[in-house]
Amino acid sequence: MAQWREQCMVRLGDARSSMQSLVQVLRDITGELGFDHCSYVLRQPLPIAQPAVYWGSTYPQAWLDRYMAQNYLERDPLVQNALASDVPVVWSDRSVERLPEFWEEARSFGINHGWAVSSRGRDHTVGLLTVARERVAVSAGELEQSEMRLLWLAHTMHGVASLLPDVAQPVMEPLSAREREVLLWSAAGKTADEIGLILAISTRTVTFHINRCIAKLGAANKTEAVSKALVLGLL
Amino acid sequence: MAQWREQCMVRLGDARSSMQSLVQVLRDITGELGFDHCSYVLRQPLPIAQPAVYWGSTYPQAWLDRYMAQNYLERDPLVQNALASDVPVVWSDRSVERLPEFWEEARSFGINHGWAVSSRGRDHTVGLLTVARERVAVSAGELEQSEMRLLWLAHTMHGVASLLPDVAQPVMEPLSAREREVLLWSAAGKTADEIGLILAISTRTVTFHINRCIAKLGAANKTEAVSKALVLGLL
DNA sequence: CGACGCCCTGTAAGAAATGACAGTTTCGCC
DNA sequence: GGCGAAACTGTCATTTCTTACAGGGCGTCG
Repeated sequence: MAQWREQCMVRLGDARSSMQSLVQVLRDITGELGFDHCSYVLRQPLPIAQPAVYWGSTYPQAWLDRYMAQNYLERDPLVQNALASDVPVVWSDRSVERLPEFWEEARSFGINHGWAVSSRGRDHTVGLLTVARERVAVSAGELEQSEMRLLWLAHTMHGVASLLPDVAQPVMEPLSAREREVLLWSAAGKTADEIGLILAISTRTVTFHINRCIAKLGAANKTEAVSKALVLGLL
Repeated sequence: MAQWREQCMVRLGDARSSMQSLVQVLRDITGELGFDHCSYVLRQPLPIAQPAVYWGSTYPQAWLDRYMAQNYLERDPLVQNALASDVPVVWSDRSVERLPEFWEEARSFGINHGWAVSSRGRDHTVGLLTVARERVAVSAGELEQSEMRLLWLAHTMHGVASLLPDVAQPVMEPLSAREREVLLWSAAGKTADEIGLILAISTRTVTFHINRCIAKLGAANKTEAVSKALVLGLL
């Protein structure tokens, strides 16, 4: 196992130029675990209303075309699960659940059995590793055998993919201690008056700090400033 | 390895009555991996200004007393790292870094070498598993050998601990689709007027939905409603 | 069909936030 | 001692939010 982990790190390190090259390596690694295809999706929390999504995949091109055409990225039950839960999902050709047409289409491209593992990062990015194959469902024994490796792979991919040039978040001027404090109480629903009482400063000074936060974070108002600070982990 | 994972799940499942009993099991498991002590900390995102923290530990009582007396929970570099990063930390008696008095005190209680692994959950809870021992630093070989197990343990503990009766989050009435939509645009910094234009509804209706969000989330105003919805993953 | 939930809309008054003006004080650093 | 960053304070006009009032339309489900 030791060598396996080491080798994975080296192989991924060599491919850290683009998401697609990383996914190619991932396909080789998961191929050795018995899967035909794999994909990796990384979702950033900003912009808040339309989060940025980066992905790479070795699924059949025809399926990918169909996937994009149907806008499945926003409806895919596996992606939904990754956003809502942390429990890995194993599916087989019997699965129907929500969105049956999605599963049916996937099967028509030979994607019958698979496994999805998600991970969460410091800055609230969410990563999703999926692997799939045409034949042979994932057995309980295989689950035992591979769960930790896939979890580790998902976790490691998350770290590597976050360093990709395209994916790196824009740097922003850091908040001062006071600014963070004032913004934190704002996030907790306190008004400028109340925060002034809590921190024993004038209302005017509270709004002054809040305005600096708004400027530094490139926000339109206090609400957006709080949102950005929260998802960036600044509070 | 398969048996190990299976056994861990059974042992943790038997102890799911309290954090302390879970940590006792965790100590047995990590003891077999060569460590003397372990602790687990779970931090919830709410309330925003003073997040709730749950923890269990098998470190010496004298050290725990000292730890609480010094309010190290809010200054401990390992906790700080867990909140800011996802990279496991291995430390030894040579480590000094920040807060040297903390490390020095820890050493005086026989906590010389250790390992800390953090994890993040769906609802933005952060978990931190630490293991430590008096003698023998963590070698590269041991790192290779145990990293995946500790990562899996941290991830699994996170799931089990989240189900503890004390830890479970209060249920709240779910937001309707429209409410979520309006709150999302608010989080993105749009005013009620702008959201009305975006969604082709009147300004009045926008504020109506926002008010429902505020009521459902038990918030004092829009800013807190957005904060809560964000950290609870409702957006 | 009636109850219920969700979505929608209006008016109006008071509270809070925003933006632009113009400063003083404190502290560490060179 | 000068210099810069951060914290701090003030007033004023305008915009936005919050809260309270009162109500209609639509679809589902029992």
